[in-house]
Amino acid sequence: MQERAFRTRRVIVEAAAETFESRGYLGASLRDIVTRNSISKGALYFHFRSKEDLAQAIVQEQYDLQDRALGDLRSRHGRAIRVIVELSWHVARMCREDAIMRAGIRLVAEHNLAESPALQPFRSLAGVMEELLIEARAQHDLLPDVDIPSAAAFMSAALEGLQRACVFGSKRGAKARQERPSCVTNMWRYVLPGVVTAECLSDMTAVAAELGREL
Amino acid sequence: MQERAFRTRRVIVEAAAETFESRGYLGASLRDIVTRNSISKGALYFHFRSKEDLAQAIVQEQYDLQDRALGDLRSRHGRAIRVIVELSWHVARMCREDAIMRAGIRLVAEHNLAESPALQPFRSLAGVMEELLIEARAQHDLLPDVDIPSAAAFMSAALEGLQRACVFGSKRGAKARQERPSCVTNMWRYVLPGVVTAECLSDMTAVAAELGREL
Amino acid sequence: MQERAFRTRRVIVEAAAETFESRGYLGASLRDIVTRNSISKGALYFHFRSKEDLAQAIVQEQYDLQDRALGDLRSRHGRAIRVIVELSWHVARMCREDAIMRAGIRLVAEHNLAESPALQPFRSLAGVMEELLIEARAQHDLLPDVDIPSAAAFMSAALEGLQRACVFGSKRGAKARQERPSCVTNMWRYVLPGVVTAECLSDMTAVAAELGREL
Amino acid sequence: MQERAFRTRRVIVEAAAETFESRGYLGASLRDIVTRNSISKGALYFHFRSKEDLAQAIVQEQYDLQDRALGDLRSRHGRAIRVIVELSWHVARMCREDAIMRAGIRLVAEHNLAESPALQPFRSLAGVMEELLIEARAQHDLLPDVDIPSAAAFMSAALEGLQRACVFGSKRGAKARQERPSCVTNMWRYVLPGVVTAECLSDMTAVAAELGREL
DNA sequence: ACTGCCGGGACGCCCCGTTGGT
DNA sequence: ACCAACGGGGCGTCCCGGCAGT
Repeated sequence: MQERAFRTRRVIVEAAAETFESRGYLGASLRDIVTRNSISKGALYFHFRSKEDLAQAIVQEQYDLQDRALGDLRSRHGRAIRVIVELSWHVARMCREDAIMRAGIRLVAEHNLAESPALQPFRSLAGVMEELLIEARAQHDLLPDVDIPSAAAFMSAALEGLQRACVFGSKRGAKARQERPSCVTNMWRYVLPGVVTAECLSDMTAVAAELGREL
Repeated sequence: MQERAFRTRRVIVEAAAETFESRGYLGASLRDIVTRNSISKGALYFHFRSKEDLAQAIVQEQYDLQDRALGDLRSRHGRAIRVIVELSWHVARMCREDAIMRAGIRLVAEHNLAESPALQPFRSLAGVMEELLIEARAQHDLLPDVDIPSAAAFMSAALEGLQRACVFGSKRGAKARQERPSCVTNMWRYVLPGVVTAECLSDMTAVAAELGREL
Repeated sequence: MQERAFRTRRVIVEAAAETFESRGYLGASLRDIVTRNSISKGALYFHFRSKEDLAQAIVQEQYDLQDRALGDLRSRHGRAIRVIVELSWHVARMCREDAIMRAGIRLVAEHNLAESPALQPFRSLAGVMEELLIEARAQHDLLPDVDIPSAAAFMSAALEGLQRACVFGSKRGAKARQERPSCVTNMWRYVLPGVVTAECLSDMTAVAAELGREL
Repeated sequence: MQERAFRTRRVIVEAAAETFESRGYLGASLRDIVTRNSISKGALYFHFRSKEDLAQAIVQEQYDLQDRALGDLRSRHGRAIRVIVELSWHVARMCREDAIMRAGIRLVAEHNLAESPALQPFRSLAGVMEELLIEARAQHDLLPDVDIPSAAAFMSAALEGLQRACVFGSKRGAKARQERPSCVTNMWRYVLPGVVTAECLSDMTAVAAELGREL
């Protein structure tokens, strides 16, 4: 019966994601989650030990999604700057399309301010950024006066802000998400000139054009 | 007896701000708020009709703070770009120093994702940005290919992100706030080159140096 | 300043009566009472030591009204049966016209079931009835097999029931009160034949006709 | 596991009935009800959505009890007058013996004066009375000058009054209930002569004697 | 093995009846 | 006569374990 159990678990996670996304961790009652897709309370507590546990599972899935995307991009592109830009696009797209992604973002945003166990929200993205920027410097793509730690901190925080703006930009998320598909593209348009060399910038503009985006 | 009532109200608002800041709206129980500074439940109920009302009062104070800062800067500086940059510094400093500011930020960040009445978080800042950018263009400080709406959207979202990062950057806010005092300065270092003319940039760098900051 | 104090007290009592009448003792909050006629809480607590005290004052007024009516009728009519019948008419009319009367009825009806101090609702009316029936027997108006205590108990309880039916007969009292002006008259039509002699009955019918009522 | 749930529900209803009976709707706190028989708040919340819901359930049971009694008597006795009299006895007995009956009476008495949804207290009894009186007239048991609607109104209100007197006759109901077991019998002694024919009256007296009652 | 009904306490917010300082 | 403040619950309801069934 593993197969059925697996499907049940999936249903629970998705129902929970939708509820957490719109109500937040504390605002989402298990009753809401359970009622939404005719799950039983028993089923929920069979698969997850607690509400906290359920939330962590969602965040874990979100992290896995991001990690997979990062790994994928790194294996396909040697140039670190390109990985950074495409990663941000990819994440932005997942934000628009995947409820679990959005739920995860909201959950970590709320949790770290409370006394949660160990879900570091910004740090992980900032860490990745830092690594990638170090590579980019080695590839001579960065302007000489860019300070890597501070640049990584800024970029990750700005991306977080954009994600949030993207996830719940206006009253009802769905409409807002359609309206601003290119908010991340906007970011790079204004930030890239202050960070990368002119040559790199024109290369990235070309890449963007290839992918149907305007930089 | 108005004077005492006024002081009591202040005490309540500040206690509430501290609690909302660290626990969020739903996570903060009125009991927490009341216990923190030996306020009585009755006093709270006398000054505020509900928890929601209390939260709105805090947000209102935060907005007033921002508006006052904006008005002040506009009256002192004619150059829109300078107002933008100094406003962001000012707000960042208030974030570090004023619990009400931080509480307000957190409250609007949480509320607009739920079905709250009418607290526009990003939009207001974005609106101000747009106005200032229009002025800046009239003052010939903007690069020709800057699209004002998208730039305003990006800048406001990024500032929001930085504020959030500033408010709950790590587990315990206090420490984190000390560690990254210049996160907003970082932002302008990388963004300004992509937005303003070279002349304006060097002017702003001079201003920053005057104020003891490095751009 | 006695005069103004007196008027204030009156306003309070009447506002309280309206509120108690429609919400009951526990259902009526002092805030309701106070808000209804722009009385201040301080004024209320100056004239009455507590909510209970306020309620008792209303009940006292109701009792005084009834006692006055009883004394008046006794002094005007020597025949006990007539006093009984006219008293019931009078009380019924006061129920329709005076909010304090209705409030008093509701308050004693509710209170004696809780652990209130000393407001006996039925007993007082039953006691009066018993006295009057004893007189009536002495005046040879009662049928021989009428047992005075049990008759008094029945009549007082029935009158209470009719009062209640009259006070809150239907959803909104006001309309209902208009609709059944003669509910008490109905009662005597069916009860009197079982209680008084044929001669007395015809006398009372004549009295009723004089007063414009039909028995 | 339905069986245990059923029993729990019963325990709750009975505990609630006892509390509502002695304290009234507003005076009875759920905590009182729960503490009385070591019920848990969760159990209560599982079976009833609210205090209001709980009260309605009790009233419903009371109505069912009355309806069942009425149906039973109608199926056993063809003569409408007999049904009326025996129904009143039966109801009076249930008042003495069944806490749910008493609680129900008190609850409807309190509620209809507030703005409750749809619990018609007097009307239902008045309606039944009217039907039965119509039958009685067809059976030639009624005196010719009896007006059925007004007689039904009076009888039902009087019975309500007696029930109330029976339920909370004095401070503590239990004692009072013992003292006046025959209050309803009293009623018919004085009312029947004004309503039914002499022949019918003597028949009913015989019936009462059979049942060990005196009319 | 897995699901679901039922039950268990713990607070949360609201608000209520009341009293001091003026 | 009153503004301001005080605690004490009330109801709702939430997050969660134990048993039954299948």
